[in-house]
Amino acid sequence: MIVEVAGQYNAQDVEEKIKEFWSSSDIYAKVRSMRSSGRKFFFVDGPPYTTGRIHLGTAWNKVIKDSVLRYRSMNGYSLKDRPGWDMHGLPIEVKVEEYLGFKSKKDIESYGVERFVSQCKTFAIRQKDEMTAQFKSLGAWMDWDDPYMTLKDEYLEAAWWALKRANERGLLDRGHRVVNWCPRCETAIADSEVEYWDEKDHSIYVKFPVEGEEGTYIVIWTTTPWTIPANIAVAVHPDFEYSRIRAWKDDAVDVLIMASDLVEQVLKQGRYRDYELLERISGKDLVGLKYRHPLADLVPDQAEIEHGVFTADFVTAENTGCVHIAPGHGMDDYELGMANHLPIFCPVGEDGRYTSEAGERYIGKYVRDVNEEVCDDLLERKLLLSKGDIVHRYGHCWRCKTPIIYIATRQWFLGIASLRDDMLDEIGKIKWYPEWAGSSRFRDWISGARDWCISRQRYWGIPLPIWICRACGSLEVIGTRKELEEKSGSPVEDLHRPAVDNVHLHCQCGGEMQRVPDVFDVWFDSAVASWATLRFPGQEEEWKEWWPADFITEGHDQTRGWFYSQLGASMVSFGKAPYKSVLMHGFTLDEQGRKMSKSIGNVVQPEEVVKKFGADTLRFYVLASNAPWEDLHFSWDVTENTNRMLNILWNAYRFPLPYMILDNFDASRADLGRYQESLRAEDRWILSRVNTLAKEVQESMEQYQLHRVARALSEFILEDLSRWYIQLVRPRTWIETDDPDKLAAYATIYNVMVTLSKLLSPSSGLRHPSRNRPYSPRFLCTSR
RNA sequence: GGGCCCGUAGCUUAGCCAGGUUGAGCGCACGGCUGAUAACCGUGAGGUCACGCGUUCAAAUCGCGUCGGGCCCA
Repeated sequence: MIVEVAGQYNAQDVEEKIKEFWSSSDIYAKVRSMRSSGRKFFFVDGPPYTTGRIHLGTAWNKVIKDSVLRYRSMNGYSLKDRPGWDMHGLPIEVKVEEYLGFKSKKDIESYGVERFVSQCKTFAIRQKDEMTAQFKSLGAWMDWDDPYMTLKDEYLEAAWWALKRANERGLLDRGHRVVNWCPRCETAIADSEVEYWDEKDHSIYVKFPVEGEEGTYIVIWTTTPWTIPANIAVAVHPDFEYSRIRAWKDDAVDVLIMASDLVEQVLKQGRYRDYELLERISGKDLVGLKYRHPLADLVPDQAEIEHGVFTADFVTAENTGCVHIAPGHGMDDYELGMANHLPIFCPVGEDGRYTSEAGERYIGKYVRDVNEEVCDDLLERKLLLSKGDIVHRYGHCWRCKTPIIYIATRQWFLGIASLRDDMLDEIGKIKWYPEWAGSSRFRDWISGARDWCISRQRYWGIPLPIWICRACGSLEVIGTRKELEEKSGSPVEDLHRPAVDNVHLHCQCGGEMQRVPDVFDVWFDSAVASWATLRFPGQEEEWKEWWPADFITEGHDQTRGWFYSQLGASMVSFGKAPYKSVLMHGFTLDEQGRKMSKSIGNVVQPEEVVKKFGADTLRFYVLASNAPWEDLHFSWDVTENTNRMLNILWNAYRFPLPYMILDNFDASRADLGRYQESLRAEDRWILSRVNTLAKEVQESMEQYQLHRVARALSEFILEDLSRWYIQLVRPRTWIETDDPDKLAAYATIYNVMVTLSKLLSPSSGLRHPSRNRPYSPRFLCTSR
């Protein structure tokens, strides 16, 4: 039956009615089950972190996903479309800490880990519920009633199982390594959790006294005076030329060693008046030179350690060309130290304060506070050549914004670096949209793959399922809850901390095994999503049927994030990539192409757009605006324009309704076969156009050229339908009798609208005519 | 400092891969319809195709470099 619709398009009204229809008739479930025998299409949702609010970027992300899924469903595919939620980790811990007014880990311990963890859980679930409602309001069809959640025990098992596999394959390693460390959160953090911005720091040149040559010094430069107490060596470039010079200033004469090209500049820094060249030496030939630690009298251990010069390729021709090496405080430094069997001296504790190893003068002091004191101590010993300031990019903890430090600690690692070549092979088999996302960007990133530090010294996360015997030190990695219960001999009520900390295993040696206290890096949570979505290892059948994923899509920041973490975890667990095709999408920026930030005040919330124009306008706008892989420059003007375009569609659809109703025209009389003789040229033309449009939509959709889909639709609606066809056909609708000329026009409009509504469905799921049941509700469920 | 992507009218963009008079929408100006009317339709003005160099008979399109923006890395 054909019914008339409101004269004015009211997005709130129409969308509300459609959502009501969807829920009262359980349309989502019906559609999915209708397709259950179709070819399988396994989509894995990159889980948004439960921050409580979606932003324009997450809205765009879900709209892309929804339109791809709708399209697949309409083409007969059986879908796996569980949405996911990333619910563990430092962001929530920090929020809860703030809420409870905590300053450090000690506060958490005294509050009680169990209470703290349960607060985190409550918080995460509440945020998830709020965000679910926001995603639903965008008209996104996913299995919202049964999402995967990283905090569920079945999900924890997926991570445990992966770690067990890693251990079986010899890819789990406990190592003493230098990591990014947040002294406030007192935990290691991943490279991807480090945020860089400009920071003012010291810039000092220090003279290291050469052994056996009184008055001779190697000159180094550093921005972190606090690492000087941990200095072990100096690195020079093997191919650079260095000079030994004698330099004069008012009160002293020094013999200095540094890169030849940098002499003038360094002497200027040290306010030397003049100098003479004594010798030119290649970097290689400096090797073997020994020096005394500048603060050997303050740091007792340093008096015992031999300090020398080594070559390294990472040395650049900047500052002095001689690099201060503290293997306990730098990645390169550490590697150089390991390669040359140097002591890994790290006199700094987890709280960022010096330990007793640093000597009485520094013990207990916070490292960054000690910079000034180290400079004074060097000056007192006449070893500070110059001191100034530098503004440079420095890393900070992404959550609490504390400047990070590098310290050597014992952590757990996944041996990803050894899988580098296999990963490169695998990504060649993946279909990338656009092609360069894989062949250039991701390939580059994988080529630099390093071992993955997966341990964090925190509370709200997946506990590492590693138990170590107190007596003999042997190690056991547990893969599932069942296995843990069997081996411990008691039921385990929760796989989170602290419950799991109290579970002990019996070692073969007779000793008691205890879990290592760490939790997983939160990136490891989402890394196992492809099988956790299928409830593996709990349910193996599903995994066999569906895995690996047919399609994933996320923003380009996920190159180093989820695209990578998933690949790494899957290579470790299964030796192959967990996804077959990837659409990399862009970022949402403001109209000028700047990042949206609270400080600039240019943030646009998706609900603002929905409130003003409705979800369909937002959907259509973000899809049509630009190619998915390019950054979207949000513009209110263009959004309004999109809305106008959809309004023209509404008007075009609405225009013939009163006439059709008067004439009792409905679906039963819309068969075009009955009007072959009466179809005019413009009728045949618009029917041909809409079929061509279908072909264009299909072809662009297959290539994930979502912007071409939307633009082709918009072009058709404005140009062909509104400007040409409707203008031409108007007089025919005014004919008062049952004239075949009029009926042919009705039938044409009817058929064009039906096809158009199907073509629009993936892009703007809420608005198009068939969803408002103008012609027939059956189109909701039928495929094209 | 390195990798990848982007830079076409005031704004948003098509064209670039396969070189051969830059095409559109918004906005602006003017006009039409008055049975889609707090709609719709038509006409017009507006562009050193970021900049420089090169390849070519010919470059928005290919190459090199510079500048600006984004993401990622150091």
